[in-house]
Amino acid sequence: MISTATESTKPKVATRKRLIDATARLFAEHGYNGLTMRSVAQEANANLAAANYHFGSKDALVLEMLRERIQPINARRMELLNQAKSSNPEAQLSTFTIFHSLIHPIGEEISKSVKLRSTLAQLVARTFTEPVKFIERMHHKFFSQIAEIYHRELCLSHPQIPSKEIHWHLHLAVSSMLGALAQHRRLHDFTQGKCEENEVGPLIERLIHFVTHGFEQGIHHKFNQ
Amino acid sequence: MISTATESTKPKVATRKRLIDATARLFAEHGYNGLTMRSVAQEANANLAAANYHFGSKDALVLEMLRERIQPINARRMELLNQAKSSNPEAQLSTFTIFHSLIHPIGEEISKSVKLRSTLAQLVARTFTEPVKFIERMHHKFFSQIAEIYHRELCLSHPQIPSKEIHWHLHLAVSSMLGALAQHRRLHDFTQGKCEENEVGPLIERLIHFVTHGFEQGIHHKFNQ
DNA sequence: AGTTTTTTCAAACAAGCGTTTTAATTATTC
DNA sequence: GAATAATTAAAACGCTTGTTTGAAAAAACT
Repeated sequence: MISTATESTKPKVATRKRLIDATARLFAEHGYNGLTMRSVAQEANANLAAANYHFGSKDALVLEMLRERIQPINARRMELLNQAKSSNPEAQLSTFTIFHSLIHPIGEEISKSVKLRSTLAQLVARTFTEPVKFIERMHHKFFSQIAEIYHRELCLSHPQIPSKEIHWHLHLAVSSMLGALAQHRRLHDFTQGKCEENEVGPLIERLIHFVTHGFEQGIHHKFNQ
Repeated sequence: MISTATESTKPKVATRKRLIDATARLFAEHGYNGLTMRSVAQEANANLAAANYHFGSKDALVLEMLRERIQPINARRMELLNQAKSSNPEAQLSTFTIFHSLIHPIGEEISKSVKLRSTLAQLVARTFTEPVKFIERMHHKFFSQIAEIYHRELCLSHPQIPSKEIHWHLHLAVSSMLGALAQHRRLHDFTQGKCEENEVGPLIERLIHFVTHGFEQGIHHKFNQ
């Protein structure tokens, strides 16, 4: 059977987890096409056939890994958002509060992962540039719902702004977040050693303010058409 | 010989150009690993061995393609920047002017490419997420100099702001630009059909204001640490 | 215990990869 | 027009890929 009883019987049942972790590392570093079943097996100290046995195919393996990594972040986002709404049910949420709930959860996970020498930032960023069809479908499945929720919340907070303008600037805000995450590991090179990669907290804090101000000033700017 | 005389003799001398164009399309769509010499040959209506004959290797082919696509954009950036500086040699450049010179040139090229059903936005974005070593070196070579120039210019415009803070926020601005370009083709899906992909001009205009405001407000915000 | 299910392992499969080779074809030059 | 260089073309070269196979080992269950 697949994982009967208490699951915490012995360390040997961890093969599946080791495969997922290895997949996360290698996918983040080399992308979908650069990740091979052999490299996963080696990284996980498992046999070549193990991944196919546990997951059926390379596609299924990567999808399951992405699901396990992304779902907790989205859950935390909804948690923060609902928490802010329920603490003051009548009032509108501030732009800062909304973007804080969007960005802070992933910042937290990245902070953890940096301490563990992991690479969550690259992993998430990669899901947005990988061209493989099924990953695009996955992306749509995981993120389109979130995008809709945030668009609705921002419209409520800015009732005088056209929906399309909110769409455009939310797109810019999300793109900025993803770009910053994707480029994060280049921060050291980009700044010629002045900023260090492990300073995740300060960077996330600045990112939240950056998109908040960009969004607020942007939607109030009068664009000629 | 390689392209003697007038060059415009017959359409047949265009094999090399067809290979470059095909490489650009396929690299943008499938990334480095997803691009194969066979797919390039087919897309360019050329023989499999043609690319190796003209460029020597897959690496050299992709690097040459990137060089030809990116160099004109950087040249235009320097042109706009120097133009703004010389039109008022004593005064400081505004943040808007600086970011306009950074973003507008690539926006222009993307507008052209969208009209030609090309994919420059994805192409540039991909150079920032591809993990292949030599592409990272290329990136460093093409962009680190540009980054240094813009950092110096922003420091001159904001003499009271610490250099490190400028570094951080320039990093955010550049990341936003790249993220917006990378995500551009998802704009339609992301907004559920409300915004169209061919509206490049308005998006670029909003992007320039977005990063200008995010940068200006961000550097003046007092971060606790 | 014995039996059955689950998991591991080594080996092999066909398909696709970048590159090279050799010959045929085209263009250029004298 | 003959000779030389440049380009195209087809085939094959090792090598790596994802996946499958069948037997051995481990674990679970009655």
